[in-house]
Amino acid sequence: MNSNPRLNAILLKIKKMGYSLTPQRLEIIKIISESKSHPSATDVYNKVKELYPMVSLNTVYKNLSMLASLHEVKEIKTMQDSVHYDGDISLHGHAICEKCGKIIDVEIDEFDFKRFFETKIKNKLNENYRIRNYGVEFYGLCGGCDKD
Amino acid sequence: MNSNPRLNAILLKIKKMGYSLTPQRLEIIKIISESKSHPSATDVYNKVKELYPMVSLNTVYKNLSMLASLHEVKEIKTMQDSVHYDGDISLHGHAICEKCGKIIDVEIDEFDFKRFFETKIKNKLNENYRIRNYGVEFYGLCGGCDKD
DNA sequence: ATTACTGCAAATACTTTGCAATTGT
DNA sequence: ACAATTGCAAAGTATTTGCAGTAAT
Repeated sequence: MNSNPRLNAILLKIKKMGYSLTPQRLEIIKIISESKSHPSATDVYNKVKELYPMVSLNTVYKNLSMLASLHEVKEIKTMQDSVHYDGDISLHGHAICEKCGKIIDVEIDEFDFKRFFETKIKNKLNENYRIRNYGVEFYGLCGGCDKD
Repeated sequence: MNSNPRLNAILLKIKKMGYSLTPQRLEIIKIISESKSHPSATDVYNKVKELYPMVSLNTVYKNLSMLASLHEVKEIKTMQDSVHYDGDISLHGHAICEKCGKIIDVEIDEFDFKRFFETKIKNKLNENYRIRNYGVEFYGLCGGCDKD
């Protein structure tokens, strides 16, 4: 195998689900599982092109959507433009700069959040609402943009 | 004046900022400040048309964007389609159904959240990051869709 | 009178679809 | 060999832009 646990987990699920593994797909998975910059589909596309110049944007979209439907990447909708993808599916929040659009991770302790959720929020939801994913965003101005 | 405090607050800010108040604008503000259903721009457009059949979708977009930039409505990006607007700018979360797209409010106690934020999250952020808005989303299946 | 707002049409941006050719298993 | 995936082109949606005419203060 290799040393990236996210990559391995995704490849395993791909195999388990009976999907095939093309070079383009592998490269897309590598990029998204290693990236810390929450790239858009176009960002990923430009990276894949370095290795496979013939790849189409469409292929990137299809693969990222597939990974999202498998819950192996998280989609982030910002206020300003396209969807961004996050290969880190662990619990964490995002601080999104309203000016430059940069997205940075905000560490959220899983234990703390779960306790907050269980004690303060869960009972506000309809009993049979089945939660599958959380999103916690902070909108504002990052250090760089706050100066202006 | 009238009995809708959100409406009054928005009208006051409009005036303070020196914007003018057209009938279409007033109607858009009325709709968004009274609605509890998190409508999209097109939803609002269809409602405005009942009173002003000649209104353009463009006008609706412009007004909703203006209100968002004034922080008088909140934009909600769902996973599936267009932006939805929320005239309730008080602290609360949204549960978004991944199947039918329905958005329901989730009550979050301001005191509890602020304490959680202050003690557990704030110190994870860069010191000079200026937060202006929060977003808390729960993605999953609503009662109706969970049956299928 | 001046400035902002509206409505129309066209443009742009992002994402999806249809399909023939190709590739992975 | 078979089914899934790719790349291309075209279509679809959501949103924005430019601008002349109109309305608000």
